[in-house]
Amino acid sequence: MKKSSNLRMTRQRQVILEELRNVTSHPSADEVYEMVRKRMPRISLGTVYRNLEILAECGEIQKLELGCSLKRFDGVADEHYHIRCLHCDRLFDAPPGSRIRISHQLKGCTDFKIIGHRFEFIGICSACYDQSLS
Amino acid sequence: MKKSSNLRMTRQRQVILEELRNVTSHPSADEVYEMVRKRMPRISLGTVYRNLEILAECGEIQKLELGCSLKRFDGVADEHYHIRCLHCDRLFDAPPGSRIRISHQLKGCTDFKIIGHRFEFIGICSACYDQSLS
DNA sequence: ATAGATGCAAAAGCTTTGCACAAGG
DNA sequence: CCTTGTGCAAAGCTTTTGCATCTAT
Repeated sequence: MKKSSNLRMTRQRQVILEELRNVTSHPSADEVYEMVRKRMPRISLGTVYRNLEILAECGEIQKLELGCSLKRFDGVADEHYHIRCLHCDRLFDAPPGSRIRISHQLKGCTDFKIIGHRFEFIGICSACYDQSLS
Repeated sequence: MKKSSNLRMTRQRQVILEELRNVTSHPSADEVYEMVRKRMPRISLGTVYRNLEILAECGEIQKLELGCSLKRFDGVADEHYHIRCLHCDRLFDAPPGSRIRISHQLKGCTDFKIIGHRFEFIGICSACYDQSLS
């Protein structure tokens, strides 16, 4: 755990983290549940949700909320870009060199057929920023 | 309607489109429902969902699926970037000059406190591409 | 010992869908 | 006319939550 807190490393949390680190498929919460269930048949879906949230919060994993309604999780916490297949909806890691570049610059770096991209800035608006000071 | 099809311009569809074009707030489906309901009290939520889907499909509006679980819609169909407030979750249009630039280059263009960004390529993977040819 | 975590089940969103009726072209 | 769209309600899915019990520290 990077963030200091009163978190406990329970067996459930440990197994969720291990399973997530063992794959590169960016599973959804339910898929993580299925993976973990093979090792801990009695784990509950609620526990998986709670732990994914906690692990993402303390920086152990990454929560991906791009481009589809159900969230997906990445065992690697470092920021890196992704490519989603429009057809099968699977999420892949983009080639390392693709950072800070835009779609057309990706040609030749991947066998993906690039259609476009989505980009979103994350920040705090002035209204909320001012509000947080008072 | 840009895409040729057997679509009809019903009053419901018309009003949904008008309401969406009258705001820049990127409302969710439910918010569109509330807006439209003021003019058509008997419209159903299902109709709103169906029409938003259809209007996005034929290019009249834009469906935004970035960074949060519920989808939001934009009356302007042209691609442009957005800034979401981490605090209030509202979605704003990014300044025009921000395109193709990355976060740190946005400094001075906006009073948003930029924390980071999300970027996703959209495409078709080779497996699906091959499959679509057979 | 005790705050934090779990399992279970119920509830709470958001979204989709089946169906009979209505209405646009 | 005849196909597409609508309203209503029910169902579907993902996610959250309340609570009694359990457990890591």
